[in-house]
Amino acid sequence: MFYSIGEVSRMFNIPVSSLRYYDKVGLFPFIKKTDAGIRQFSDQDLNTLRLIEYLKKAGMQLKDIKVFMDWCLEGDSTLEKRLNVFIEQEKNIRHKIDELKNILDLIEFKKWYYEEAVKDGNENRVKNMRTDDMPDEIKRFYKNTHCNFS
Amino acid sequence: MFYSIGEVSRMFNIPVSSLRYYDKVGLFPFIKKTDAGIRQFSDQDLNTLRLIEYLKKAGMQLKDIKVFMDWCLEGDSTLEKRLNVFIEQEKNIRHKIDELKNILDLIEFKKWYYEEAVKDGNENRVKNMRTDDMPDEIKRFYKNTHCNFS
DNA sequence: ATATTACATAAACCTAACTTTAGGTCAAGT
DNA sequence: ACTTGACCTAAAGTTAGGTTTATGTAATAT
Repeated sequence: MFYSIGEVSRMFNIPVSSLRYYDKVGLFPFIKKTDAGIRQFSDQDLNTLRLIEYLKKAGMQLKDIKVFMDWCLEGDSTLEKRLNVFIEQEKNIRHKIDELKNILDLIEFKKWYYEEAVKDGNENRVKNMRTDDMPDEIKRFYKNTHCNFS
Repeated sequence: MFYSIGEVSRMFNIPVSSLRYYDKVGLFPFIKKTDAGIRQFSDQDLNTLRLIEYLKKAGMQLKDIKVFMDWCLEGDSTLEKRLNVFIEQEKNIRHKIDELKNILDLIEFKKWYYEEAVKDGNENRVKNMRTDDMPDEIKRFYKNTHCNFS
């Protein structure tokens, strides 16, 4: 079963131009072409595309995805390198999640701050509020990022 | 109390060139300069920089940070817009966290997969293993991203 | 006096990941 | 016969977020 580039584009919601670009940088090493040069995506190629999407979401660059794929093609001698890719990825992603959770605290605080300000029609009260006077769940989140830009 | 661009660079571990770039795109609207044109960062400017770092980590682009700052300078008429920025940000960040957690599952699977393969010296056994034969904590994570590129 | 160091600007350069454009092939429908 | 639509390539253009380079000034150290 083969799929045209347009079909794949619709299935994955990825622009045709991006698919061609991925192919150009070597991310579809197995893709078949008709004599007229038309790409024919196999199920294998779709799985490759799924992997690309995953690794991109993980924050990997296309060239690193390419390197990983080349290692896969090289065979068992690269198994440890490939393991290390995922060990590193895990660290990176855990770190990113922690960072985002932290930022979420700030965002919660800002949301509370602006909800109060919108209620009042101005920032005066909330800007000068002491931590003690803030609701408990906000106190927890309080971050001293106050400057001219609230 | 004022800080030179070099001091700020060391304090925040941000290249001098980046600080100049942030200034260039308007992210330090209050910064003072000596008659000779030397930037003098005040504590207010450092707080602004802290905010920039936070919003960047949240995934905001510099131009959007600039827009937000401009709204802050415009006064109370922009309170709702500013609230909306953070409401949107919260959605974005929660979505990103969910996505990353999902990817973490795949990464856990891949790590297990390659640990087994490295033990064996090849992928044969693990590549053909049925889900039933995988350890329970891995079964949970199992994602069908198998293709030529494991 | 001169060399070094820290600062300045303007403009060119860089990378990633695409997108757009220009020009061409080819099969299907009218 | 011809138009339309889907595909192709190569090359240029785009955007974000910087960095680098060239050139210059000003205070400090030797």
